[in-house]
Amino acid sequence: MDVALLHAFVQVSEIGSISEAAPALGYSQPGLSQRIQTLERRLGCRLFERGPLGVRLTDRGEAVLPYARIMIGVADALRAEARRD
Amino acid sequence: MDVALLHAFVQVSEIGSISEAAPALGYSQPGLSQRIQTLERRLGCRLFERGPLGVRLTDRGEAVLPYARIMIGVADALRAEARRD
DNA sequence: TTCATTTACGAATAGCGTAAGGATG
DNA sequence: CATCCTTACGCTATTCGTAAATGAA
Repeated sequence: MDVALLHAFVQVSEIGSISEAAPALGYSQPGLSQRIQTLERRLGCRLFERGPLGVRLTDRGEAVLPYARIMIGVADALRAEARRD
Repeated sequence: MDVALLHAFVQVSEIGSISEAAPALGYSQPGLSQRIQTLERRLGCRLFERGPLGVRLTDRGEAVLPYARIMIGVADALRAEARRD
């Protein structure tokens, strides 16, 4: 479970579009699409419904989202703790 | 920030030995040693003091440990949420 | 010498970008 | 046909195990 994948997930869910989120995350559009697929494969469930106007969270995606946000927050705190003087 | 790395970190800290923790995690001993080094490099701090009788947490390692445990717990909850019916 | 970790190195794997493909309005 | 997302493919970087090296008691 890589926090970078969760970060991509959260960003895409907020923007509602892979192609739009990609540059914001520093990825190419297909690269980000692959990342989302990797996350879905690892979790064993579909997080987004795809459409020609972007993506939308599935119910499962909605359920997972808050946990992803918590993971990102704790990861930040962990890193901060590691670098404290 | 990969939760698998944190899992290795916690396990090694509990067992107090890389060589002993390795089989429990399904890794070779050098493989686990490399994993710990990878985590330390990514966090930018040393987590263990190495000795000829095993390893011991540094102060920084002690500080990071509870966050690692939280990460693992939240990751489990996230996965459970993803697979719920 | 024994038991611990690290380093070296080669093979397999994963990650990412470019280019092409498919689908929908 | 314009705009999404996906697939294909190649290259690079990461990962992990085996073997050799290092260090301390």
